[in-house]
Amino acid sequence: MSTLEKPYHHGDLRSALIEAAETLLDAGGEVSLREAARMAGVTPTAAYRHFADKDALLAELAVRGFSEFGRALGEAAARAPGQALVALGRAYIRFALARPGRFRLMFGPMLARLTPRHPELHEASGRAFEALQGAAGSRDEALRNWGMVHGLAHLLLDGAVAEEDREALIDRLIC
Amino acid sequence: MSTLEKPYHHGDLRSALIEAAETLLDAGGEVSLREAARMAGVTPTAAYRHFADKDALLAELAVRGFSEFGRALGEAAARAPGQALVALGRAYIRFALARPGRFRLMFGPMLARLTPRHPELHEASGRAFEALQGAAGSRDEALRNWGMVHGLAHLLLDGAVAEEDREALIDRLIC
DNA sequence: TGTACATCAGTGAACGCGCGTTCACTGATGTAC
DNA sequence: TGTACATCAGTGAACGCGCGTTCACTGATGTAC
Repeated sequence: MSTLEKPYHHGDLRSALIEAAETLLDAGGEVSLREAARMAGVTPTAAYRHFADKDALLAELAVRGFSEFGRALGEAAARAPGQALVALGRAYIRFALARPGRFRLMFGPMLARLTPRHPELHEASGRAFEALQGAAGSRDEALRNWGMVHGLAHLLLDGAVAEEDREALIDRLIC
Repeated sequence: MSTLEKPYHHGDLRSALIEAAETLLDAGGEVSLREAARMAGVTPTAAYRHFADKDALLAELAVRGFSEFGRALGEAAARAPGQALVALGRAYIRFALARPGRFRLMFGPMLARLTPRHPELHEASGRAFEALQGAAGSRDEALRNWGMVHGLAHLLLDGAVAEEDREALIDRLIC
């Protein structure tokens, strides 16, 4: 595979690296800076022009993940004014199934590792978590709902619950 | 650190490796065969006397995890005959918090990777999952309950829900 | 309009690391006669 | 009871791998005069 002479113009490499890393992430493997660079057709060193280190890339992925997540949830709630909570729950699980790697990065152990050194991520996750904790009447009820959709997402993602028709299951359980 | 001349008698190394790996697992890091061997005071090669490869060690950890998990749940249910479902749910979350690494191994993506080549694990996980799916009245209701405790366990484990008193939270939410 | 020069995004080689795994081996244990 | 020998759990050195990261560098871009 040969690198084009000038594959990226004016900061496009940054986006290309992010896109490559997102592909890697949702393909279920580990994200590696070298592999992302490879996919972008560029030397590993080049990535350091755009990110301080690997964690900076991951933090960026997580921030973008939260923003996409927030948008998806907002749209779902807007589309079903009468039953926002149900729409939110379903959208939550659908996001996890559609973007498994991002979901794991955003809600998994990596978050706690990344968060102290990346304020934008701290802020993005904090906003999302607060919104989710306040989504139902009482905080406890919100936590129960959040727990349920979060757990179902994980169980489906990890194959603990085998289901032929996931969409139907989601619609049936979240109602 | 010096190795004792004869640190293990008659198959004890196997147990020592498992114990070391479990420690590693619940300490939150990756399990490495080399590190487990190091902790057991033995050369990496020695592990191959007792396990075909690293996956075999992991599969054994998962099988043991399911057995400990099953025991904990059974005891909890027996201790509270009137409200078995509540006791089960609380025990589920407590297990996850007490044995985070094992919990992640048992319910995470590793399971699907390990399961095809390790029939005992397939059987152990299958039994556990069936029990959990049948724990409530209807299958759907059981899935909702399972999802909720599974999700709350993950949210607490990953620090998404910050709570000073986790025990109180568990008792309050699962009732 | 043309030339000198600073900027800056990339290259290529190299580093040290820990990993899983293989190999030929050694030395103690326990059995057969 | 003592000796020959097979078994077997461990050692030590080595392999190839992919990783994150650093370094000195090159060559194109764009600006100042």
